[in-house]
Amino acid sequence: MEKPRVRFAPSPTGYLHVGGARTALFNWLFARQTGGVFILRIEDTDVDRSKPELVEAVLEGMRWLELTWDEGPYFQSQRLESYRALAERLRASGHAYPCYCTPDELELRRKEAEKAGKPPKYDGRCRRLSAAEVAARAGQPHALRFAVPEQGESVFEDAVYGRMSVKYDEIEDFVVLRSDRLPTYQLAVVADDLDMRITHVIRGADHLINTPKQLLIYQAVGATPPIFAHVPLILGPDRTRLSKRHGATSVTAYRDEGFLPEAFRNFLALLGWSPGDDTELMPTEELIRRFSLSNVSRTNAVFDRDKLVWFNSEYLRNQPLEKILPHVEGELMRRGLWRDEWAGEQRDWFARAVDTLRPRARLLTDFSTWGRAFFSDEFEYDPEAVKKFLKDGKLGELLPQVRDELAKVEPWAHDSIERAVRGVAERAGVKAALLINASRVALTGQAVAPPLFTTMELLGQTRVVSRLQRLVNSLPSLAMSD
RNA sequence: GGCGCCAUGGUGCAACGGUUAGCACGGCAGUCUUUCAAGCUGCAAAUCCGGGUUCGAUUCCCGGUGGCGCUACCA
Repeated sequence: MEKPRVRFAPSPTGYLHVGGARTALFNWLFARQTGGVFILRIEDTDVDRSKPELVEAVLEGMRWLELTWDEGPYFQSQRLESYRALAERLRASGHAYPCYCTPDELELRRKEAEKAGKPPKYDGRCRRLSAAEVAARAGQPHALRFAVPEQGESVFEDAVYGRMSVKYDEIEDFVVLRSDRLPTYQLAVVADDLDMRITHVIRGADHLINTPKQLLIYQAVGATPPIFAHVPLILGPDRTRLSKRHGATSVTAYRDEGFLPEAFRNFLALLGWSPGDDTELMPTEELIRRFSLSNVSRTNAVFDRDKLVWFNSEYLRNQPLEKILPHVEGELMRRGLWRDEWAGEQRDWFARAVDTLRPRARLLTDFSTWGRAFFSDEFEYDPEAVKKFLKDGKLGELLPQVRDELAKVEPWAHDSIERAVRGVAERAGVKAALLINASRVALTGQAVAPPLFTTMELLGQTRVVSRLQRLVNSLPSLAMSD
């Protein structure tokens, strides 16, 4: 059997959004599973809305998601001859005819039809033009319309939706070539899919209704159409199609918010597809192995950010440490917290720090915000933490004791540190938690952090002592600012 | 409006004629504990409505309702 050839064909009218990314992912999974070819094609024939700089934005999203393509990107804007050739073929064979109606006229007629309660379908007036009339108008600007059969229906088998049928009289004579000689989507996709020998068209269900039109073109030129597989749409929480109104929809925004590409792929894959059982956490290799068109759902799916966050935290804490280290490094670099020695002689320390932090992290950004004190000496005391753990008046005299005891600890290791802190508490007759909680604020500025003695061991004696000193110094002003 | 598609807890998915309707996220409670997560235990929560077909319907058929999509010289 011939290797499958699939494509993802975004139009650069915006960034790579979640819906497009999911479509790209399905195509990619299918290609990788079958050993097929994944092609990237940019549909930029709409000169008004397509922006060259947005092509780069789309590619950036693809790269972040690690959806590597095997061919392309091809640009429709560079393939105009092919579309015109196909259009000419349709005209020569009588499958398409020139239409001299102007967009303004059409717009007007549509409005009138609507007002009269009639379907706003093209009335086919130019289709009835005689050969003489057409000859007389030669040279006048015109579009080319496809002559849709008046009788019968289009029937096709969708790999997801099953048998589909649409009556031809529901389909108007659609434009294939605009009067500016640029192709419409319907013509361009067919020409491209034919030229690129696409075997499976996996795309959003919003194209389900376009399929009969495209099938008509395949039939007109006597070509075998690809297999169509339409995938359900992704909706926002309000159940309308996911769009900018719902907040972040470009995939790069999710990157910036601290999501891991692999977690994002896993989450995305489960939007409209399931392996057929209850498995949810599937690394990409497993996704590739288990993906199947027949298990794609026909129901639109609502994008659930909480679930995405859950996937991310799962990946953050359960993936092999080496796999997430580069991501944390990237995050720290973006925030200006990165230090080169962490890639060199202090690599082990860096790995330990990340490993200590990650059980509580949900997003990569947590490492530079909530976990900042692990990577920088400059951090603030979270007011909430101050309020929660620094209220006790005894701290003013106990914290210096903790500082002094810790300064004497030898060797500097988890257990000896713990003995020192608990010792102070015992002698003072207070709960160890009082000192532990206060020290946590001193060391991290946070009310929530990894286990204290592990944190201390990691930060090192010098830093721990000086941070305790720093808190002792600011205790009076912190108490006042309440 | 017309046409098409869809319909299982709040959300994502299972169950593809026979289960006490399952799993996960989220929620709630308990447990653990050095804060907070995680983990563990438990709880609440669903087959849109009405007709058929069948010994038996979440599942098949029809109707209704609802949602979404399409209805461009956009893609």
